[in-house]
Amino acid sequence: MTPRTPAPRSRRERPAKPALTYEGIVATAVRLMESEGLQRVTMRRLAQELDTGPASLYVYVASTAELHAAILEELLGAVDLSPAAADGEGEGDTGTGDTGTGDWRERLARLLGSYTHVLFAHPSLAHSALIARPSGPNYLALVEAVLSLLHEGGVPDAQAAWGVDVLLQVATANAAEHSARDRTAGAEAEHHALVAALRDASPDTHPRIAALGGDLTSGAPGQRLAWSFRMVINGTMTTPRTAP
Amino acid sequence: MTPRTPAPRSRRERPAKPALTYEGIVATAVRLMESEGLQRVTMRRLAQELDTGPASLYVYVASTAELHAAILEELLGAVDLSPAAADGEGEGDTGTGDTGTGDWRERLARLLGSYTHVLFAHPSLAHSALIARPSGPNYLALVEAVLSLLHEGGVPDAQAAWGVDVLLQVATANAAEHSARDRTAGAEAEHHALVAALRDASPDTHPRIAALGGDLTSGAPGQRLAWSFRMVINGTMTTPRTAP
DNA sequence: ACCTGAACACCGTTCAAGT
DNA sequence: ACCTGAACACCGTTCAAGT
Repeated sequence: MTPRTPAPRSRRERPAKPALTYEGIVATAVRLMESEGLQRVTMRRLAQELDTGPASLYVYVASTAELHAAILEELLGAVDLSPAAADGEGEGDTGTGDTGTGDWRERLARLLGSYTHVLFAHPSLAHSALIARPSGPNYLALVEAVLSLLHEGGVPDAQAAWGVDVLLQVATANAAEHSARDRTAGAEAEHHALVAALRDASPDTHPRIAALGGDLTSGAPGQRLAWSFRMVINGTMTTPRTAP
Repeated sequence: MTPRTPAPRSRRERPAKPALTYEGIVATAVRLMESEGLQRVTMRRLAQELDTGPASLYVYVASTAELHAAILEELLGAVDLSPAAADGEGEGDTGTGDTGTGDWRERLARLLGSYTHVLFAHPSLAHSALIARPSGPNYLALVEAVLSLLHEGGVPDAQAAWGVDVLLQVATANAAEHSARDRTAGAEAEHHALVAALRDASPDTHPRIAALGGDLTSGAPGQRLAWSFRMVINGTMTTPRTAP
C-alpha cells in the first residue's frame, strides 16, 4: 500500500540529481577547486559533491591525474591571448607610432605573464601542470599564440619549435615554485633555509656564492620572472639547433 | 616467576634496534626509495621499516615534504662536479690545445647533464625537487660549480646570479616531466594526446602550429635538453638585468 | 626528553552485483 | 551501458599517556 513512486513534488524540492557527464564532472571539479583548493579535489570528495560514490566517476575519468589536467585545461581559457593578436582590432591606422623594435618581445612577455598569473590564481595547479601537460583547445591556443609572436619576431622556425616548450616550462615552473611557497608552511621555511645557506657560505669553499652574495636572491619575483622571459626569448633567437 | 628481563641472547638474534637519529632516518629513507620508489617513502612505511610507529618520526622530521627534500640533498652527492674543476688536475701543461672558446659552455652543459642524470635515476624525486628546493651542502656545491663556470665564461655577475636559478630549473623541470612520463601510465597517454593534437591542428585556426608540424615534438629528449642548456646559457650571457 | 598507541580524518582504485 | 556498495590497502598528523 505504500506508494512505489516518489511524489512528484520531491523532484522540485531540490534540483533533480543531474545525470553524470564528463563536462558536468569537470565543471563541478573546477567549482570545488575554486572553493576548497586542488588538494580537496579528490575522487571521493568530488563524488560526494556529485551525490554519488567514487566508483561512478571512473566511468568518465581514468584517474585523479587526468581529472587535474582537465581542470587546468579549463582554466587556461582565462589566459589573455590578446598580446598575440597582430591584426584585426584597429584597421587602417594601426601605426600609433609607439611600437618600436623589440615590441613583440614585450608582448610575448606579457602573454607569458598572463599565463603565469592564471596559474598563480590557482596555486596548487601549477604543480600538476608540470607533470600532466594538457592537450585541449585552450592549451593549443596558448602554444599557437606564443609561436605567432616568435614568428613575428623573425625567430627561425626550428628554434621557435623547441623554444616554445622551454618558455612555457619556465613560466610553469616559476608559478609552481612560488605557489608552493605560499601554500605549504614547510616550503616557506625551506626557502628561508636556502637564503640563509647562501648568505652564510664561506668565501673559501664557495667563492662565487660569496662574491655574488645577496644578489643570488635579490629582486622581486615579478622582476626575476620578467628577466627570465627576456633571457629565454633572447636565447631562443640566437641559438641555432645544430651543435655548437 | 616469569623473567622480567629478556634473555641477553635475544639481543644477538637480530641487530639491536638502533636508536632513532636524523641521519639514520634519512639513510633508511634513501634505501627505501631506492628499493621501492619515492611513492613508498611515507611516514608510516618508513616507521615500519625502522620498527617503530609513525608518531616517533615527527620528533626528527617535520613533514613528509621535508623528508623528501632530505633524500634529494643526499642524492645530490652523486652529481659529477668535475667539469667545473678549472685547475688542480694537470699542473704545468694544462694546455692540451683542445680547449677553444665556448669550452666552458660545453662543460657547463655536461655538469647540468650530470645533475639531470641523477634526477632521472630516481624518477619520482625530480618532481619534489621543483617544490622543495634543498639547501644542504651538496646543493650549495652544485650552485657554486655552476656559478664558477659562468664566471669562467665571463658572464656578468648580475646575470649569472639570476641565471643559475633558471638553468637549474630547466634541468629539474625536464627531468620531472620525462620521469613522470616513464612512471605513470596516464602521463604517457597524455603526452601522446598532446602530440596528436599538435599534429592534427588545422592550418586555419592554428597556422603556426601547422607550419612547424612535427618539428614541435621532434628530437630525442637528450638533444632537446642539450639545446635548452645552450640556449639558456646564451640568454644569460646576453640579457642585461636592466629593463629593455 | 623521547617515544608510542590509538585515534581522527581522510585517500585511490577495484569489482561483483545490481538496474 | 551505466551506476553503486562495499571492500582492500593504504595515507598524514596529532595527542594524551607512558618511560
